[in-house]
Amino acid sequence: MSHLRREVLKFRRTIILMKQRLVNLLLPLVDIDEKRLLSLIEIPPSREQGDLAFPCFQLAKQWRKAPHLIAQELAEQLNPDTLTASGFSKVEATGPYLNFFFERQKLANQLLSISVEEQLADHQIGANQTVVIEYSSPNIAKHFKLYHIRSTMIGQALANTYAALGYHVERINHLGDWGTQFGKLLAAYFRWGEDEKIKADPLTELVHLYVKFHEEAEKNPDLEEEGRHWFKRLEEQDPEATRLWEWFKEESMKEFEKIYQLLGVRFDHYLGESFYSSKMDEIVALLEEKGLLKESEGAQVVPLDEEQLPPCIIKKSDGASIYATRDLAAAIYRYERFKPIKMLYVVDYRQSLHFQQVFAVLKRIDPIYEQICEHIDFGVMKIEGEIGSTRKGKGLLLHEVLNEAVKRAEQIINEKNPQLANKEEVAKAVGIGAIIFNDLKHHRTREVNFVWDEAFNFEGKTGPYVQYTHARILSLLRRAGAVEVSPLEHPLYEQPLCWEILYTLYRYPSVLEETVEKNDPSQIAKYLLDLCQLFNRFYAEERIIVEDQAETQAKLALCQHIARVLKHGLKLLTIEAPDEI
RNA sequence: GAGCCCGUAGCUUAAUGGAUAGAGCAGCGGCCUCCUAAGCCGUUGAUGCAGGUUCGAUUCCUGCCGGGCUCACCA
Repeated sequence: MSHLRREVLKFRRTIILMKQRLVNLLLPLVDIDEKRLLSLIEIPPSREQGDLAFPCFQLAKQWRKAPHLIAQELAEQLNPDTLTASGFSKVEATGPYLNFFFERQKLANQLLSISVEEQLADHQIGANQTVVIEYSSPNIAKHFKLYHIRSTMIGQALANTYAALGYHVERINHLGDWGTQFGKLLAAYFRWGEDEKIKADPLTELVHLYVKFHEEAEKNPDLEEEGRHWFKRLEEQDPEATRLWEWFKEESMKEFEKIYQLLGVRFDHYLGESFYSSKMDEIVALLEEKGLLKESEGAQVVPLDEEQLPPCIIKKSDGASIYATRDLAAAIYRYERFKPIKMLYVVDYRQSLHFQQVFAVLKRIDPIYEQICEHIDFGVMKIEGEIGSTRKGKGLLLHEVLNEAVKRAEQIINEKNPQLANKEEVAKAVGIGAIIFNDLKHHRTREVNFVWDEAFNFEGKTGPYVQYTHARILSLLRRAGAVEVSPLEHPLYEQPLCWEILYTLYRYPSVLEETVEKNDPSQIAKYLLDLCQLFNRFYAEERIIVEDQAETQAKLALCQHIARVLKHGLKLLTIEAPDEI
């Protein structure tokens, strides 16, 4: 093993490895167990203070001594040679904190000489583990609405991030293609449907029929019964009902595919609810065998008194299945087929009670489900403050919003960079990127209020800002003509702003780890914004291409790495990073 | 009524119980004879209310006020 290679390994694993090193240094000096000690290590608010910190408050209590005195004592006790051997240049006591500094030049050199993928290669926490993620899951016979973007993009970004950390990922689109709603649609079709109109504009006409059904049902309650009846016939594989259902599904898929293509979203499996319709009897038999099923008001239910939840309905009084039954079948199917360590459901928070019930039933079938099932709930999307209802046929269409965003991007390009070669392509990347980023930058559980002017804003904390920063760096690299940027140690890297950037780059893998820990892609979005802001400040303060060759190299190596991380991060969010914008 | 979630600046928001509560938008004032001004710098401005736990609370607990969601044959 070469000297350089060993040095690379010394730092590669990012902050997490360095924290462990720090713990090893402190362990002989304090009487705190290793795990606890590790959890106490924190990152100081500014790099001026240090790169890692150990707060001495806990010890103060134990030792009955002022924390700032303890920090001073510990600083003196730490051997400088041992520090150096662990990659630290010095330690300082600042008030009650013991602050550690990395060997910055060396670390910088080593970090910049590896690619993002190499850095992540040491961080494959998911190797040999499978994660199943269910997301997007639109209902057929309805348009793909703007609010569907939440489940779709959160799920896709999570899938990408899990994959980047070495997990094997199964992406499932749990299409809403079964249930009483299709009975209602069939009932409406037989009453008012016209094939010509449906052929002309399938989804619009089907939604029209569905809305009409609900309007009429308010006046004539018998219609509800008619809808349930048609669903029952569909479940019994009535040929006419099945033929129509297949037709409606096919037309829906055509539209969904167009949207997914635009967004860059893909799935490993399209396993809609209908896929499990044949497994209903199995589920009922299984629950019966376990003695979980009870009759209540004519329906078959699993009581969940222990969890203080309402009972979970398995079979309706007319014998038809219900969505909980299909979710049970889906969970069992997924577990048996993929043997995952996690099964995630990216569905908005209004369904949290439903998932609590389903998970509680699964737990009774096999306790393993409690460990692996997780509802990744997210806040619903409001449009200009309002929540749309599909039953009334409201809500913005996603493809209309995307088209508008691309149009806006085109205008801005014509204004700011009219010479750009592939305007159309870039406008698409920027417009759609703006919409996706605007959604993903919000913390998962927050409600997102879609406001046109904010979503189409291309300045500040936006996707285009990140894309712009990326393009700016590539422009620098082109101008310098430096394709091969060779790594070197340089005092520049110790300057506060440069070091802050390097430290941020060094943290990247831990940001991905946090993203999958919290199942929250906004961690990546926020990180990218921070990185951009740092770079843009650097760019404003310093000339990158200068007389001094070594300095130019040092700066370009830094810039190049920033660009790579930006591109990598955007890709995880399913956003393109054009070379020029 | 019960359960769950949320109240941070005019607006949108950040902060594993820790150091000076960090940004963006909007406003005001600066910065392109020089590498993409979709940028940068400066400036005004915030933890709903009352208690409690703690060396330390935006964060944890209790109550109140305000908002959202859900509560058996829809998904």
